Amino acid sequence: MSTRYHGAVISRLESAAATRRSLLDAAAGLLDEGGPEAVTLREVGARAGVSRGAPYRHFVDKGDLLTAVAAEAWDRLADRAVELAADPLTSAEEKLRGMLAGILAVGREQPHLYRLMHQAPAGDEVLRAASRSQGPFVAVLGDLVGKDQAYRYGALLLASVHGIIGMEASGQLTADKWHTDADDILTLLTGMIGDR
Amino acid sequence: MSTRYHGAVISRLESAAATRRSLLDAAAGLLDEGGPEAVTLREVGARAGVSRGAPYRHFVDKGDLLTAVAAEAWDRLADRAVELAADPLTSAEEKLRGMLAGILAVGREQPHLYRLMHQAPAGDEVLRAASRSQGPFVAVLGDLVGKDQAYRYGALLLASVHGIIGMEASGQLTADKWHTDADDILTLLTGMIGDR
DNA sequence: GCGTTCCGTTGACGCTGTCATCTGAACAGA
DNA sequence: TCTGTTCAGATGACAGCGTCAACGGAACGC
Repeated sequence: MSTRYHGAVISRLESAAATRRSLLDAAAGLLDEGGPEAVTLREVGARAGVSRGAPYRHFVDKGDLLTAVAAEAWDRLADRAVELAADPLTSAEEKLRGMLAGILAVGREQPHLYRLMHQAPAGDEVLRAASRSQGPFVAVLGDLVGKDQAYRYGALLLASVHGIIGMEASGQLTADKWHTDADDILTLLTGMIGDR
Repeated sequence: MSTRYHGAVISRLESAAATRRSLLDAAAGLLDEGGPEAVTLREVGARAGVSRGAPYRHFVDKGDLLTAVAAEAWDRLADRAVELAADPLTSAEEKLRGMLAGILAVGREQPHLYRLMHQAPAGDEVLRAASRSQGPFVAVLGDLVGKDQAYRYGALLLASVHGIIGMEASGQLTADKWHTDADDILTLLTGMIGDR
């Protein structure tokens, strides 16, 4: 006799994978809804339908679980970048805007997840997932500013977007203080780059 | 009979202020040395020479204590900016470089403190201290790009520096991946601004 | 059918932030 | 000088946390 999961009869291996999936989803959900301090292993277990000790069968500790959540988020972003770069119908400018918009969206709609993704120091798992989006990103920039300058401008753009999100999240980048906003700053910067 | 502090006889009011000072220094020191998880109220109290409950006579809770630490750090940065802006001997470019270097120094030498300073959402105390450096910063930029564009370029520069520090701290901005570094990116950006 | 593997549960431990309570010294006023 | 008040600080207690050791049981290979 095998175990049941969502009504389906599955093997032990599949059951363990399903539990791991549930734990990741539970942790990500709690992070989104209540911030880092809402993510307790007890609550993660409860939401995933298991006990407080179950996570230790899939992750070495709480930090390892959170690292996996961050790595998955980076992977989604990388998937989007790869997909965008491969689309033959969109122009290089549109591809670049789409990639930056993807990062901005995470920062605004899932600020706690975004912070987790940039927590220092990032583990190998996270760094590898984050690096996967670099290829398409630099390639698109190469079409715009030339291959030899693509890395410099790519790092500048990425850092700027990251900084804008951070200042926005902490309440330091407000329209009444700076007479500008995130989109205006990015337009200014991309315009400066386009002039090259 | 009055209390003694560092060998000097002082009033009760002075004693309380000295304790508050010690608590802030202890918290900042623990944060620098061991990161956020090293800052426990018990350890803060011990290092300040008081008990674990003493902080509650000066701060409403642990978060309030950390907020005060962050506000003091912002105040030091603002002091430096004001001082730099008032110096008649340095050029506008040197003033700008000095201000940016001050931010970069905190991010590199006290990364945990830097993260705390940008923790969301920033309280009023922090936002006020952070805003105090905005005046001199925008004024210097006004000398370089014109008053009407100072805010836009100021926000862009600040966001970029913030992003560079964040990516550097999380290990994402490395020379072997991007064929560039923080100083090169900032040179590129300030060069682009200078061309206006 | 049997022994092994391994996912999940449970009790326990130390550590944390926080609160209620208590103590004692510095103060204001007579 | 005596007295009552104020308040910084100490301490016991509590719930919640991450983590681990021990245990149970179902799925597996043979």
